Amino acid sequence: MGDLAGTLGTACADAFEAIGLDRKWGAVRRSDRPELADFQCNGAMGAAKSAGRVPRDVAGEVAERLAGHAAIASCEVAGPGFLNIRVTEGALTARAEAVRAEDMAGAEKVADAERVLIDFGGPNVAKPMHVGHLRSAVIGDTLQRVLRFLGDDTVSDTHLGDWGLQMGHLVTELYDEQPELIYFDAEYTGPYPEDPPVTIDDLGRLYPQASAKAKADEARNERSQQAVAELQAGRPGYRALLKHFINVSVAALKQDYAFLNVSFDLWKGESDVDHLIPGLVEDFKARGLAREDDGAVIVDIAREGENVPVEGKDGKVKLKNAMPPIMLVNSRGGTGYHTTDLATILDRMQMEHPPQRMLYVVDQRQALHFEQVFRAAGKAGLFPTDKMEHIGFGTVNGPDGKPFKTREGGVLRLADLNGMALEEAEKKITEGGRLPEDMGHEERDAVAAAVALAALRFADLQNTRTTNYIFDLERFTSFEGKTGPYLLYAAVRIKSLLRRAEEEGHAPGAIRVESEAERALVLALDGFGHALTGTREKRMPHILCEHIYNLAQAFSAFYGAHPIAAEKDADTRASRLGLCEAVLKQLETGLDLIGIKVPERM
RNA sequence: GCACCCGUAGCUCAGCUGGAUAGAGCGUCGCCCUCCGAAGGCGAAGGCCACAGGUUCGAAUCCUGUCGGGUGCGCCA
Repeated sequence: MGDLAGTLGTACADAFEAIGLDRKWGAVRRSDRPELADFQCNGAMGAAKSAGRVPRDVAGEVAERLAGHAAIASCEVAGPGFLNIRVTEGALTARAEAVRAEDMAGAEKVADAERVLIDFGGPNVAKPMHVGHLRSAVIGDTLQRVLRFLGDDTVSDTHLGDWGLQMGHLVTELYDEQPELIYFDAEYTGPYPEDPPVTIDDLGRLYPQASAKAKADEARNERSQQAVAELQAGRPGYRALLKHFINVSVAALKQDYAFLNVSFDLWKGESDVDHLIPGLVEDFKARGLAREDDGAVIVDIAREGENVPVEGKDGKVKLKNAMPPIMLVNSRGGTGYHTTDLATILDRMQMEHPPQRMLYVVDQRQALHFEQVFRAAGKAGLFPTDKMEHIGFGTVNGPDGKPFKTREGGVLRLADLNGMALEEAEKKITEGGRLPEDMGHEERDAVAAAVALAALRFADLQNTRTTNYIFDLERFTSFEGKTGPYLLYAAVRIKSLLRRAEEEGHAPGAIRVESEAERALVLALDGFGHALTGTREKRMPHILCEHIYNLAQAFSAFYGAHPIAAEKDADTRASRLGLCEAVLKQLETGLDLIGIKVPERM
């Protein structure tokens, strides 16, 4: 690692090793007592415990061995055995220059890069995206950006929900409205019109309509089931309709995703893998993994210690540590999403460069489903269970703490949410009255879009992935506090500062790290690589968000403490401008990794 | 019933592979623009880290239990 924490960690590990203790005790991190030290190592206490030695003695010996290190200004033992390390001005200067000069702004590629498939988004053809899709989109997209940045070979797939009963609902409901459409003529086999018979609004209306009817009326539901069966059997008119539905839907989805700066490598869907299902089921049977039960084909995936029968208080036998089997084929011969997900894995393994790991960025509530799919995939030899991860996330809640609903009680469409954010952003930048006077409408609109994007993405990503959060648009779009717009402001202010300096003929120069504010700023810059590897290892974008926010804050403090472009001394001014360049570089790189675009001015 | 997640400042949340004085933001109260963007900065008040035990030199963090909240559990995906 090129960062200071890594360099010092290696030095400490060497020191521990030299006195016969494990290298693992050498871990170094930023000090939580900044007035005492820049970095600390707490390993001496643990090491002493395991070796039966006195903690302060061990710490003292390590400190002695660190004394001559080029980057270390001082190393002291404190308390029961803490090592407090201060780094030299030269080391800080070198770090700042490195951040400014390096492509990765102070971070480095990982040594254990993999080919990773990231499955996220999961929009449905039948239904418009709603707030729930926001999280999968921005978390998945951020993970793909970070992993790719760190050297992993990523492939993202939106995994469109374009199969199953919902498609049957759409086909039959459209028939009820427009039975004269050529698609419904069983005798006709094509060609079919190129223009779609429905709009995105039609799709948004047809599905809930049909779904409601089917719930109340078994015969209506049966017709949808029948349509699915015919679709599956390849009925040309239905296939043609499916294609239209997908195209119309994808066009709308791409708009919503574009607003959120989210992109996918693949737009595959469940319908793309349907043809693999019969073979998949046969394979499970051939391996002796599947059995019939009540006319359905099921696969047991329970392990030792699961599904233990115990007698309940009421005398009935219940299962402790229940792990239900998965159903590959239901009693009517249909397949559910366990089967489609398994077929999708099969499909992915047929890619030219198959993934070594798969991440599924899907709502936490699907945890059991994925546990089941991963186990079944492992049993059938499709993919190793331990290389599949469910990256679950919490729900987006309304002010009442319950899943977000509109005032009318319905689900809020993602497109409407985006629109609300844009409107709020426009309001905020207008009220602020700080936009440059010469800014035209086009640029203004672009700024509003950037503010809305920053607000939404940062608000979502700064939360720990696994917990629920309360959606508060007013708070998210504010320029004050821990928000996306605040970060934008910080970055834009640096741009403005550098622009102004350039206009005045003041060029950035060699960086010298002297004041406390400068030291703190460079120490903040130093944490970038660690924040990124933490984000990658834990699949937790909020770690990166935290770093970016800390950096912006450290810069603001530095800005408040010193004149920069207005500094009289030429060398000092050049140094501070250089520091600005380093900060801007890392800030923009970091913001780009969480999918936020920085305007030139605002 | 079984399983998973969560209870930290008035509010929204970090910190959880054990370490020094538990941190941010909002809100509240002070201070700082004849000086680079104050959409900013500096400071203060505010906590039996749900509760009770246990392990440890040391627990918000690990273990057990209790209470409170959320979610899921073979024929919708």
